[in-house]
Amino acid sequence: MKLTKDLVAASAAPLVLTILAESESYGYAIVKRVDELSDGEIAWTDGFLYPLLHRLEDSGQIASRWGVAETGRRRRYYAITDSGRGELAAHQAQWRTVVATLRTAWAGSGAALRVGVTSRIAVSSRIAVSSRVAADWRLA
Amino acid sequence: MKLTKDLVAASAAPLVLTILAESESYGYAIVKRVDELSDGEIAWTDGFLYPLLHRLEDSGQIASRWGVAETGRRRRYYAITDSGRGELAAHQAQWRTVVATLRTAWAGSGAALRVGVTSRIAVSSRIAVSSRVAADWRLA
DNA sequence: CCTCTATGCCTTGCAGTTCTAGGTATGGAA
DNA sequence: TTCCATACCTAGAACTGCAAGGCATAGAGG
Repeated sequence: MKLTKDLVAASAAPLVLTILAESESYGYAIVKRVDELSDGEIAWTDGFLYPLLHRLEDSGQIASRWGVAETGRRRRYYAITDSGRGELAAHQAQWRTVVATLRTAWAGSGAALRVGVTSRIAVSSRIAVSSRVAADWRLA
Repeated sequence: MKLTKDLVAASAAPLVLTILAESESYGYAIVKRVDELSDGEIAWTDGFLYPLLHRLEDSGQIASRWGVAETGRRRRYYAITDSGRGELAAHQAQWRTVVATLRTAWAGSGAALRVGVTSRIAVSSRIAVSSRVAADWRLA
């Protein structure tokens, strides 16, 4: 699926900060990680990521150090800063706001997708409880 | 809360299409509706909306007609087209993809927010089943 | 030893977009 | 008469993003 560039742009910084909040990482690996997390749907080029990393570093949200991989290659490792953690929290709040708005708007009618997980616990030999946690996305 | 312009840009077209999918509307009212839907968090200026409407019309996703309100004012009413409905569905699929990715990434640890609804049904005088449908947002 | 692939990092320029700041007009209320 | 809310529109300065290029090397396979 082709994603609009606006959506890619909007999710870029939050994704990078999230990945670096997990653990220190470097450019090439971040691209791979995003590919993984998105199941191949979000495909960044390195030419997209590097300038973003530089911008985030310039604004103090992440910090870098040069290192050498076990393989002998040189890598620039990035780590999130406290300021970056704050920004990440702000991004999350903003996404919640916008997603809540879209969800409200889309709550019109006609279910488009339901994603969920069902679990089942036997209370006794004759009675079981089935629980489902689900998110509904509806078409207007 | 201040929203990043990327996030505003990414949600703009989907929001307009969604609103017009509900019913025909016009510029001024769309701005108000977005304010309403977002609980005041998404504040568009008219200078932001009009060019967007023109772009959507140019690309055939919406169509306009001039009309006169009960109040006597002239208004340009917009309606969604079939092509627009298709685009809207595409936007929804894209948002699902990106939101799913972010949710996966944020599923690390430390619950940040849980929103949900709980319902309870008595199966008999001694047994009740409580169900909860919830969405979890976690900080990494 | 040579070549190819994967890994790894970086920058520039110009085509494109975008929002700020401005303009126009009018119904109704004070 | 004035002011506010309603209602629409656009020019162009300012920004920006990304395609395309460049550089370097480890390891595999021949």
